[in-house]
Amino acid sequence: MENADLSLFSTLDTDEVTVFADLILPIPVPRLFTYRVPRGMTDLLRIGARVIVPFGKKNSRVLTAIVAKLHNSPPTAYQARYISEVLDEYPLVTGYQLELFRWMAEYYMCTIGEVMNIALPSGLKISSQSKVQYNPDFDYPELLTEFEAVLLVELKKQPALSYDELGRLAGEGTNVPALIKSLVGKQAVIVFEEVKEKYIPKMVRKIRLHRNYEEREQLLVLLQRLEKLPKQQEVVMRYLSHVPMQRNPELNQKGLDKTILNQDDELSQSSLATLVKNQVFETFEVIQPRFADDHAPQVEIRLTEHQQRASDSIMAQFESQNVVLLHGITGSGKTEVYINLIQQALAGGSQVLYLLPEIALTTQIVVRLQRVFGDKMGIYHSKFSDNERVEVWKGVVSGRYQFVVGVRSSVFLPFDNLGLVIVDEEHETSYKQHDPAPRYHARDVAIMLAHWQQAKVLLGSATPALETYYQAKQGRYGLVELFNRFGNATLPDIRLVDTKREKQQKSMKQEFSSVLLESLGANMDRREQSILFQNRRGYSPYMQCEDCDWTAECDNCAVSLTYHQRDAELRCHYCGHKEQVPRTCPACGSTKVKTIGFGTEKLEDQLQIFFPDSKILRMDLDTTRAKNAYQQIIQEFETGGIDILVGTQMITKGLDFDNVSLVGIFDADRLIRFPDFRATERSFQMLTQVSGRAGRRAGRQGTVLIQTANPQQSILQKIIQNDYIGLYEEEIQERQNFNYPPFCRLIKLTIRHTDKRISQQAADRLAAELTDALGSSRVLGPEEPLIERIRNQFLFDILIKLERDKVNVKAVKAYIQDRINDILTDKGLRQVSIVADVDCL
DNA sequence: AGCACGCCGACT
DNA sequence: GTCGGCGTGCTC
Repeated sequence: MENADLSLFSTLDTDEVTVFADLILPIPVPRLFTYRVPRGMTDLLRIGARVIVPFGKKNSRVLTAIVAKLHNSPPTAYQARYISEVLDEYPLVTGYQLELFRWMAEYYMCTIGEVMNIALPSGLKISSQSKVQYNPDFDYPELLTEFEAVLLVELKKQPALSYDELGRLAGEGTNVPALIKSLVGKQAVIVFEEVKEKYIPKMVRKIRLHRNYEEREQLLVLLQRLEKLPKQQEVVMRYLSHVPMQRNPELNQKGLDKTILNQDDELSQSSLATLVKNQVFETFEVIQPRFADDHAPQVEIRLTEHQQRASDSIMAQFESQNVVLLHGITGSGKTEVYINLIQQALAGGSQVLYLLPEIALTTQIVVRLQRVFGDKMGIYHSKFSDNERVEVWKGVVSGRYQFVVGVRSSVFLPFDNLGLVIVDEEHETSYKQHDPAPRYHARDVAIMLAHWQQAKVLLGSATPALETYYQAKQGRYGLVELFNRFGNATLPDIRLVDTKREKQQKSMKQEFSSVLLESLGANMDRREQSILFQNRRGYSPYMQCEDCDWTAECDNCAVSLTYHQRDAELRCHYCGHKEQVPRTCPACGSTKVKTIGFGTEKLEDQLQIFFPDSKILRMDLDTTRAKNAYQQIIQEFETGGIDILVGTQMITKGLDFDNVSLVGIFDADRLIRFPDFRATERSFQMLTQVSGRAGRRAGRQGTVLIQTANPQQSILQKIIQNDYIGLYEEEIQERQNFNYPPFCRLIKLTIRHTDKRISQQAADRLAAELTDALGSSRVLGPEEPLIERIRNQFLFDILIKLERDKVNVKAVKAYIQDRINDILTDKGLRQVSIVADVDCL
C-alpha cells in the first residue's frame, strides 16, 4: 500500500499516475464514460465491479455503473469526474459477461447500456433517493410562513426524510416539491442524495438452547427443573420435537425459526420470552436465502431404453459438435434425458443453465427438477421478486448455485464455468425479446455464451424451429431423435372436423360442431378431462352494427375493440384502452349492435349452457393476471374435479395432465392463414403442442378434434400424421424459393411518428438510402404493418434480407445505424423513432 | 433514458 | 407580470 520508503526510490511509480475507468452506464448512449478513480480506490477497483457515479448537468443524477476498463490516459476533451463509491470488492460481472454485453450491443444494434439495464436485476442498480434534513445553520425564521414554521419544529426532531415521508408529515394534499423548493430557498433545509443498496437480505430470527443444555444430562436437569412450570416445559419439548438433538447435539447450533415455535398461542410467546431471559434459550439472526432449503431427497431417475440411447447419443455427438438438437415428440420424456445430462455435467464440476419459456417454467417441470436437485438449483423467473433474483445472481457468483433453471433473461447470469446449456422448447418465440432493447434471442445468445465458455448446448423440441432443423441437417448441429412416447403411451388420434359441412347440415351449435359436443359429453361421462383451445381472449373480437356496419375501434390504434363480457367493457388489446359498451350504435342509433367472432370467454359461456352441470375453467391473460393465478388454475384443474379447461396459447406449453383425453381446437384456419411467411411453421408447432396435451398416460389413446372449414389443407394433413419432417421439407423449399430464413438473415426497421406524413417521409428516405447501398432485392418496403397505428403512432416497416455468408453483416449493420442516425438528427424529421430488430420473428 | 434549459399560454 | 407546458440537446 502507501509505503513512504518505496516512494522515495520510485521515480514515477504507478501509484502516482492517475487512474481512469471506462464505465458502462445504464443509459441508451452508444459509448462508455470515463471517470477518475480517487487515489484510495485504485487498489480496490476491479473490472466488472459496480461503482456509483454522479451524472448529468449539475450532477443531477446518481447512477450505478460497471467498470469495463481501467487505464491511465486522461480524456482530452473534458475534465473527468470522480467515481464516488465502489460497491463490489470482487467483480459482480464476469469477463465473459462483459464480452457478452459488447457482442450483444453490436449484434442486436443497441447500446451496451441498454444491455446492462436488461441484464442486471434492478436490485443490483442503486437507488438514488433525495433526502431532506433540517439545516442546523438556519437563522432566518422570520422568512417562514406559519405552516412552514410549524413543520420545521417537527422536522428538527426527525432524521433525514425522503420526499414521501416529508409529504406524510406535512399532511395530505401538500405540494411537496414546491414546499421543499421554498424551504431550500430560505435555507431552512438541506437536500442530499442518499445512496443505498436496494437489495435487502432476508433476516430470520432464530432461537436455540443455551450451550449449557446441549449435554444430555444438563438437558434432563433442565426439564426436571421446569416440571413445576408446565408452559415453559412445553415450549422446550416443542423445540426438541423440531430439533432432535438427543440424537445429534450439533443440530442445536442451527437453531429453529422463532415463528415455528410460537405459531398459535400467545402464552407460549411469553413463556419463550421468560426462557430467553433466564438464558435457557438464546436468540440469533441469520441471513435466510429466499429459496427455502427443502431438503429434497435425491430422487433416482431411471431412463427407459430409448431415453438412455438418446442420452448416450447426445454425449457421443458432443464429442464433435457444440450444439445438438434433441428432436423428441411430445410426451417422449425429454425431461429425464435432460436430468441425466445435467447430473453428468454437474458431476464434472461445471455449471449448468436450463432455459425454459416463461410460462412453462411456472409449472410441474420445476417441481420435478426440484425433487431431483433440491436446493442446489436456482430458479430465475420474472414472477419472482427482485430480491430473489439478486439472491440467485449472487448465488451464482458465490458458487451456491451450480445449476439454474430460468427464463430468457437468465442468459445474463454471471456464469464463468458453464459446461452445459439446455434450451427446452427451443422453437418458442417467447425466447425473443420484443419490446425494450436489446431485442435478443435467448437461444442464440445461449449458443454464443456456451461457445465462449467451451460449453455444450442441447436444444430440445418436439417441433424444432425450421432454422434449427436446417442447421442440424446441414451438419452444423448434431441431431438426436426420439420417436417413442414415454411408457408406451400412444400419440393422440387427431381428427379434422369439417365445419363447412356441419354448417350446411345445420348441425353446428354456435361455435361447436356436433362431433365436438358429443365427444365432450362422452368424455365427461367417463370422468375424463378435456381441453379446448382458442387463441383469442375476450368474448368477441368485434362489435358491429347490423344496420350501418359501424364497428367499435380503438381511438389510439388501428384495431377493433374486443368485447369482454365479464367486465362489460370494450378493450383494446394493443394499448389497453377501455370503453363502455354502447347500448345503441353511435353512428346510426340502431339497437342492433351485435358481437362478431368468439374468444375464450364466449366459449366458456356457451359451454356452460350446453353442459349446465359441468365444471369449467378458463385460462388466458385475463384470468392469470394475479400473482399465483396460473398455478392455482393448474392445481384446480388437476385436483378440483374440473371437466373442461378453455384457454389460449398459454395452455399449449409444458402442461402435463394425466387425465386429459380430449383436446378441441377452434379456428385453426385463422392461425394457418395469418399473413406471415412463418404462419405454416407456427401453426404446425402450436397445433402439435396443444394436441400433445391429450392422452399422456399410457394405455389410453387421446383424441384431438380440429375444427376447420378446409380439411384438405396440406398442413392439417401433416399435423394429423405428426409429420414434422414432411412439413420441414415442404416449407424449407418455400423458404429457399422466396429467400427467407434460414437462407437469409432478417433485420426489421420500424419507423414511428404521431404524424403519418413524417413517419412515411422518414421511412421512404431510409428505404431509398438502403436500397441504394444494398440493392433492391435486399430491401423490402417501406410498408404499413398489419396494424398501422398503435398508441397514436403511425408505423412503417422496412425489411432487410441479408444472405448468409455473402454479406459482411457487421459492416451492413453499422451502415444502417449511420443512416438511422442521419435521419434522427435531421431537423425536418424530429422525434421520429426508428427501431432495429435483428433476427426478427 | 432523464434532466436542464429555453421559449410561449392561463393564473396568484 | 410569473408558473409551467413540453420541444431540444446533452450526458464523462
